[in-house]
Amino acid sequence: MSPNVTSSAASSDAEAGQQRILEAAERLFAESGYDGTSTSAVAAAAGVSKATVFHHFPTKDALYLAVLRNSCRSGTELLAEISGSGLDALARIRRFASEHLQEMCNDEQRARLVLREVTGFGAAGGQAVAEQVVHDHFVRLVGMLREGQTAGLLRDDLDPAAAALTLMGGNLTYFLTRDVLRHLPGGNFADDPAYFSEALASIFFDGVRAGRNRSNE
Amino acid sequence: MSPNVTSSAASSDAEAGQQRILEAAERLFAESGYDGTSTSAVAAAAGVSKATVFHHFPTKDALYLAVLRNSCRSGTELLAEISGSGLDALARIRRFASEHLQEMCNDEQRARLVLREVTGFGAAGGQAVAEQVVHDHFVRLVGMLREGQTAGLLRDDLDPAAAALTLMGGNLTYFLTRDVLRHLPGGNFADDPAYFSEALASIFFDGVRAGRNRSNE
DNA sequence: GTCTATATAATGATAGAC
DNA sequence: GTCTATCATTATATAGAC
Repeated sequence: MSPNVTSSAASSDAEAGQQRILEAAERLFAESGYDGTSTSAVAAAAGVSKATVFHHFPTKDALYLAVLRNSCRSGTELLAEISGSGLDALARIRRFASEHLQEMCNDEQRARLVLREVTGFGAAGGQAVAEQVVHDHFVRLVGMLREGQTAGLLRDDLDPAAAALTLMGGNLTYFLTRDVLRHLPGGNFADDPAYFSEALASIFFDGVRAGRNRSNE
Repeated sequence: MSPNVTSSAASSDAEAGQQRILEAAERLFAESGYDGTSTSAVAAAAGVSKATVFHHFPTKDALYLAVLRNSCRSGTELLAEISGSGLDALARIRRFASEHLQEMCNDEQRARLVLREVTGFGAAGGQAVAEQVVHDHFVRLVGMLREGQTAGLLRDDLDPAAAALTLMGGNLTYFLTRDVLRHLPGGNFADDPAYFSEALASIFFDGVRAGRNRSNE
């Protein structure tokens, strides 16, 4: 149907099959994990035969890693430019945490795919691939925390890595436990990431202890 | 060999087989999850035949749930008495968080088993079973936070549920991401839970912001 | 590139001897 | 209660026609 197009979006139908397989696989792997997803299920969901799946990807492992790599790529892209704004370190940290959570909630599938590996609940050699995303976010956040320290905005007796883990941990746990959080008393904010972002930032910056004059905002 | 003993520890060898199967299954399910663990593997690890496994447990699901229930039971027991000490709310919260993390690190297998379900990376109907443990811990922690608020020790503009999730989130994320944390710059404390507990508590209570006279300790 | 048909191994689960 | 042997089903992966 389509003539020879050499653009990247080309091979119209050529790569269409592969793409449909990748999309179907992403959904299924995210939902049920590596072991819980069969190549037959992927084929059926993509509307192709099992043999077609194995034509595009030599093994199930290769398909999984292709899907995972794709999810990781989009994971790092989105947060890249946020670090580079005119805001001070504190505001950038706050914004980073908020966008990080929002990004996960906006693309649950990919986030779950990556986090499955990060938490050690994954399979295959996926952990190494997923580590890169975490590494990227972590280093970026630690950098901002260090900046805040040298600027005198943050406590200098603080371990930036531990602080980064605390902040990201809030986000990850909120995202991963939303389903059970809904059944918990007071967990009504399970569907309101922005609310939790505010609460988390408030605790992270000023602590829960009373008797201190909280500042801005 | 052993005569008729009616005590609970009895049936010497009778329940020995079942116990060996449960222990082997716990290890394997914790390592590889439900789908990643075959009944043959469980049988082999327990040193019995596959048929013996199915003699004690009607289905693989039943075996998994038995293992999970067992892990959940020990999960709730340990933290039960901590809430009831003469310490004030802040000290109890600090101690609760610290013991919670230590407990997970001391029995990684069971913690991973439960958390797999809590994070939605599990299988079968395990989530409902595991939710109880989280519910228990969560309610207990929220209660202590509320106490701290009425005692005037904690900010009263705080959402106790969000605060509880923040604190537990730090612990859960530390525990679940230790393997990748080790490869992260500054993540040397991946094998020092006590260190992270201190850092987390410090942030949780007093925040990371500078310019405030930090109090006790 | 896509299909039908198939090979081969492993899965969860059962039958029946001891 | 434990075993060997076996069932039906599903798994990943391949062969070869179109």
